[in-house]
Amino acid sequence: MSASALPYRPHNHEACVNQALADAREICQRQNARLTPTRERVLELIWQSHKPLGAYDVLAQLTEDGHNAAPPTVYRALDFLQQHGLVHRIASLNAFIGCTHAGEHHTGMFLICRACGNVLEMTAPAVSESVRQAAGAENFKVSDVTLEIAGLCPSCQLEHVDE
Amino acid sequence: MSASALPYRPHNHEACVNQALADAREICQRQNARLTPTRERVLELIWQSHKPLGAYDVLAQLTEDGHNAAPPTVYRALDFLQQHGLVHRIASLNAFIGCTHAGEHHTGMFLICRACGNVLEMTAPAVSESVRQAAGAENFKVSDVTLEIAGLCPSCQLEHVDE
DNA sequence: CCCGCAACTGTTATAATGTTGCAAAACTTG
DNA sequence: CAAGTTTTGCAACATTATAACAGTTGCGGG
Ligand SMILES: [Zn+2]
Ligand SMILES: [Zn+2]
Ligand SMILES: [Zn+2]
Ligand SMILES: [Zn+2]
Repeated sequence: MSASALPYRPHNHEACVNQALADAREICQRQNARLTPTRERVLELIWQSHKPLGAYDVLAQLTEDGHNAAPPTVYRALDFLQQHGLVHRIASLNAFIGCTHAGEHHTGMFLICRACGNVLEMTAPAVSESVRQAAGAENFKVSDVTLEIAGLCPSCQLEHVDE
Repeated sequence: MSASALPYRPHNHEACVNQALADAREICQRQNARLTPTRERVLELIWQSHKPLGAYDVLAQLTEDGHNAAPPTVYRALDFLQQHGLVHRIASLNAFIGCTHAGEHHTGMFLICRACGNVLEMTAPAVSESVRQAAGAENFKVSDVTLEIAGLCPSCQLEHVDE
């Protein structure tokens, strides 16, 4: 599966999308899950960039497609995709982004650029470990970790010399 | 400032509230900020337990008080309280909770029990450090970290042997 | 004391995000 | 094909958050 192309660097993004869709098809097949046209289309829309997309943005684009969609259409597709580890929800933005580690067992950590809006999902075992440790110190049993980091990506730091 | 009483253990919670209010008054004074009656009341409501409270829950209670309040009243008070580090917003719950480290420079990390709803805010320098490190490895300039951990608190693990 | 500015509040309306419930349609399996 | 399951369409509704503007209050300088 894809060696991470950095979202905020120019790259052949069509390759990102194709890879993601191919991975998705394979994963769903393996899990006996039905990647229906609507679901696949929603995944494709989510992957149209490395910026998280709101549910209603997805809805608007489905409508442009001529698809007669209502909010539940989108939320159901997104639920499905989340369930199968194909997209993540970014709680601090109420938005969704394609998972760049689909299929792999991982805990997402997201670097969210406030200037360009791009998000990089990274896996950081050291972070996961220290989180687990800290929670363990309180005898807390972890089931889900939300780790979202807002700031400036390398590209945008050049322009925003202030702050 | 308060040595953390664990939220999910029985404790004299009135002391938590009083401490929080006293701290708030002092902090606002130092910062030349006006802790008006509405703001103080909202803070008190937020502190009524260690479970995060939604903005509209606060609103409902203000209304019970006889206060003729609308959503902006609450959101403005909450904005103020956040600005001055007196409450935190829990993004994964769309809810607010009193800060247990008001005044101290800290990065919050929240242990959210899915069973009892209580939230423990903890400071874990090791975690902050590893997050900073991981972000630094990508040349990302961190400005805000959202770290929310859902799971089971020690008390609730006893009952929920399953899962 | 009172004017004038700034901060705070009240009020109405509206935007943005997410859910429920039920019936019709599509697919799966025997 | 028939029965059962999953998925979709659709209408209504619930929850969370913001915009815009007018009124009020607190406070320092004439
Ligand atoms: Zn790409
Ligand atoms: Zn950027
Ligand atoms: Zn307490
Ligand atoms: Zn608990």
